[in-house]
Amino acid sequence: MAYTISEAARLMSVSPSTIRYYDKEGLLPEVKRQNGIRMFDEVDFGWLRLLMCLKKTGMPIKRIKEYVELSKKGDATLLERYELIRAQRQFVQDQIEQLEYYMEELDFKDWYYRKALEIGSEKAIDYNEYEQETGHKKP
Amino acid sequence: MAYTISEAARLMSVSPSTIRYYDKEGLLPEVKRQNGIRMFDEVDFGWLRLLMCLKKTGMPIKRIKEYVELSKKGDATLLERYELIRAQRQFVQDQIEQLEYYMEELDFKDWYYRKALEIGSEKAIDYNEYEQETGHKKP
DNA sequence: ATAACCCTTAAAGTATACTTTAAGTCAAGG
DNA sequence: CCTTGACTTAAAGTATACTTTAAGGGTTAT
Repeated sequence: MAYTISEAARLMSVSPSTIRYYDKEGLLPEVKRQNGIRMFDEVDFGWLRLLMCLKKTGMPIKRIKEYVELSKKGDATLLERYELIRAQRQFVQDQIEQLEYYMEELDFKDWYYRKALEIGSEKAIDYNEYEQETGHKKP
Repeated sequence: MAYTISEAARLMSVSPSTIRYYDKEGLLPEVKRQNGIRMFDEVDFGWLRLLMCLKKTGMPIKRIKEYVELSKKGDATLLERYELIRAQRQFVQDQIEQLEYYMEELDFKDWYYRKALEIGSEKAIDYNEYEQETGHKKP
């Protein structure tokens, strides 16, 4: 099955112009055309899914393009691509850890406002109660 | 203790001009000055830490400013601020889940390239082996 | 006192990632 | 036949978050 750009866009939850932009930037190798019109098949959706994965995990478009260029060169670049994926994996792990760290700060703020709303004011909050009540350290 | 902008910047791992930009945008209430020069005390560092937390968890500067404005209005805005923090907590949780989802895709790619390097080519990879070898589903 | 060095501002510049616009092509339906 | 609607391109525009530049001020060391 092959899809037009607007169908592909809908399936990937992005706009058609975004896909055109990705294509123009060389992030989508091998998009076939019928009468000049892009037709997206399963291979293209594979690329789109990987593209979204890398994008959503914070990889800049330039770097994704590097990965695509490496892929086009075939087996000679397997190690380079492996290392790029490993680096991205590490990057995602670091991001998750960072978010979990900041979540503690938001948990404290959550407690803080619950307490303030209970008392009716934030001026009289006793921070020591946070550790006592939640067992968590104040960040 | 009070610090100059470059000391504060070093302590927060940002550039002095970034802090000036935040100040100009109204993200730092109550920064005192000596002879026109900003002096950062513990209260300011509290704001800077919260600012970094919200920024690093993806809140746009405009929204952070809204939060700061609400804070300046005092106890009358406690509920609004509570809801803003709750929304950000949810947002962070969603982000973590999304990253964990994409991590599975990267785990598959990791396996894929290990396998390809082992065989010497990516052409002969049998995807069925992924589930057999790792116990994880192919994403 | 004069150079070094840190601070100040406003305004312009940069980077990234789209998004919109303008002008045009092509196939299908009334 | 011609209008409708989806596609095409190149180029310009937008949003966000800084970063850099230019011009200047005040304290300290030589």
